Order: sequence, then C-alpha cells, then structure tokens
Amino acid sequence: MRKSKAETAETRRRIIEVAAREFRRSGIHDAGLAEVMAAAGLTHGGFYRHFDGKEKLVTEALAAAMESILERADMAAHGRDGKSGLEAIVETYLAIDHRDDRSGGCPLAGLGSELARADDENRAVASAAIVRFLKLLMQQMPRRKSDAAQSKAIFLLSALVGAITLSRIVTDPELSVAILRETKRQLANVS
Amino acid sequence: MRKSKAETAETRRRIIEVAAREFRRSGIHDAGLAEVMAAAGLTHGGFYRHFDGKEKLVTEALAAAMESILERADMAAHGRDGKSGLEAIVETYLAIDHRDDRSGGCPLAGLGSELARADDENRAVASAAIVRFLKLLMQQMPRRKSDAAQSKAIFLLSALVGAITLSRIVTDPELSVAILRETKRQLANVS
DNA sequence: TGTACATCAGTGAACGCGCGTTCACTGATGTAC
DNA sequence: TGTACATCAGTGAACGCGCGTTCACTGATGTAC
Repeated sequence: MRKSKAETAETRRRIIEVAAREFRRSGIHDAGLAEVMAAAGLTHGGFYRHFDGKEKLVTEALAAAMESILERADMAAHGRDGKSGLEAIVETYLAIDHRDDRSGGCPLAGLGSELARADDENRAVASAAIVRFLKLLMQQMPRRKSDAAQSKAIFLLSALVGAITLSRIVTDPELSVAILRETKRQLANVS
Repeated sequence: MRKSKAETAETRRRIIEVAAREFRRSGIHDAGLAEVMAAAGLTHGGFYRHFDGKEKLVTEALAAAMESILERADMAAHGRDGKSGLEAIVETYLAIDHRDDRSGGCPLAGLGSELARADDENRAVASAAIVRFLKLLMQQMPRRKSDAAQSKAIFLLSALVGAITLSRIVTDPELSVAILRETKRQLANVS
C-alpha cells in the first residue's frame, strides 16, 4: 500500500485543503477527523502518517484558509473596474456569496469566536494573517504608511468580520442582507 | 431531598446564570453539563429536573447573557457624563475590560461563529437581541427613526463585534489594544 | 541494472475517555382528607 | 390543624455513543549492494 513521495505530498495537501473547508463548515470541534479523512477519500487510520494530531492539522488548515482569503482579497483589489481597491475588497468580502459560503469563506468570520479561545500557536497563525490583511488594506490607501491608514485598516477589518458574522447569525433574511448592504454603504464614506 | 418551589426556581435561575458564563468562557460545546452543574453547586444528575436537555439550557443562557449585555449598554448610555449616548456605549463595549471578560462579555463576540452555526431557535434568540441592540443604538441618534440611523446602527454593531473578536484572537498585545483604540477613534467620526 | 530487504502510506479494528442522558433511590415538600 | 400519601429535587452510578488515538497488518515504494 505504500505510496510514492509525490503521492504522499499530494495526499497531505488534499487533507489540509479538505480540513480547511470542514473546519469552517462545522466548526473545529464538530468536524471529526474521520469525516475529514473520508472527504479526502481516505480512512481515518492513516491520518497519523501525515500529522501528529488534530491540533497540528488545525494549524495548517487555518493557515491555508487564511492564505486563500488573502489571495482573493488581493485579486479583488487588482481586478477592479473603476472602483478603488478598497471598494473592491469590501464588496467581495461583504457579498452574499461570501455570507453563504461558510466552507470557503474567511476563517476570521467563520471561526472567530473559536479562534479567540484557540491555543497560542493557532492564534499566532491567525494573528499573522490579520497583520497581512491590514497591510493589504493599507496598500489600497493614498497615504498608505501613515498612522491614519493603519487606523482605517483596523476599523475596516473589524467591520468586515463583524458584519459577516452578524449576517450569518440573524434569522430574518431581510435584516441579514441589510447588515451587508449598510455596512458596505457606511464603509464607502470611510474609505 | 425535595426542595421548596422557591428554592427550585432559584436553583434553575442559578444554573442559567452559571451556564451563561461557562458557555461564553469555554464555548458552548466545550462547556460540559457536569461542569456547569458543579459551578452551580450541584451534581450533574439533577440537571434534567430543570431542563429537557443541553440545547434548552443553551437557549436560556444565551437569552440571559444578551439581556445582561443590553442592560449594560443601556446603563452606559444613561449614566454618561458629557459624552453622547453612542460614545458611552462604544467606550464601554470596546473597553479592555470587556475584551478580557469573556465569561461576562457580549455573546455576539464571545460566541459569534458558534451562533452562526446554531439551530434556528438559538439564532432566533440572538436575532431578537441584535434587533434590540440596534434599536438601543438608534435611540441615541438625533434622527432616530430614519433609514440613515438604522444604517449607522448596523455599521456600529458590526464594528463593535468584529473589533472585540479580533482583539481576542491577536497574540500581539499592542495590536490587540490598537484594534480597540482605533475602532473607537474611527467610530467617533461616524457617530 | 537487478535483487533483497527495509520503509512506510493506508486499512480497519480496537481502545480509552469524556460527555449527554438515564435511572433507582432518598428524603423533604406539598397535598388530600 | 393533623396525618398519610404522593410528588419530586437532588444524588451518584451506569449507559451509550462519538471521537481522537493506537496498533497489527498489507503490500507497494525506496534503497543498499
């Protein structure tokens, strides 16, 4: 049954990718290893050939999820048409598609309160991603190195994460879209 | 061992109060019933004399936690000195004390991503509280019944919830306080 | 290049633990007369 | 008001289930010569 090195690396990559989705979809605790391994097309027993334990997988999956979100925000900022980079990022982030795509969405929103209780290593990974997100936002601003730019970036990210979180909690569909729409509208004045 | 009706009601109330703290401290899933009951000075077996199951307790605890936060925001808005009602609420909410008090803090921040995955009943309870929070914020505004007021209230709440969540995730203490400070600063311009 | 052996990815059963839930029991409270 | 019985809050043991982890085993890959 032994697999080639290339296949092993590919399998490991696939487990991380699948886990990143499952953790965001069901929460870190509620996504079981057997479930993740099955989604990767494997049985649960083989998990420990790739990772030392669930926590290690969480760390890698979190990093991968943040990477993909940052990439998406970066692409939005560059592929804009007429809009400013900030507007493009905000519109992408506060899209209904993002609200409805828990599995593929931003981990800061999808796992926010769980991350706040995570161990130092996972919080450090999330922290690094937050810093990169803030830098990405600042790069879209005219006076990008000023304290004011950092202040605005922090504010923006807080509003983005809070709005997606609230829009997912709320049971009234109209209020849910209003949260996204009005947060977008107000942020247009800020940036 | 039977207790008087008054004692029974008091015990039930205490279980809810303790649970509201434990759920926020450890997360809904990670706070066990035995742990909650022990914190209430009881053994776990008696739990089912008061509630049909864990989910029912979660609903009541969530309602109680939201109630207490709304009350605190309301008090802040009234007990202000010189500041506007909005400023007072924002300062109370974005205080370092609030960031550090997960057990007693706002459930929207402390349980946000878990609530987004909760069942309809619990999301409905959270929703009702969100609506009340928005109304409370709108009451502090000059043109309190306008669409613009609702828009600002939504924006404010998103930023508040997002900022506390992020400030709890971040491992760099300076960045953590900066998130609270700068969100406060930017909100001063909005309101 | 070919061969013999070691390595190790993956399987599936089993283990151990924690947690929600159930249950028989106790004895004080509540109620019917 | 007093008495006899029913009710039920709380206890602590036990159950059942899910989940993370371990383990013996298989057989293909990698490596030493």
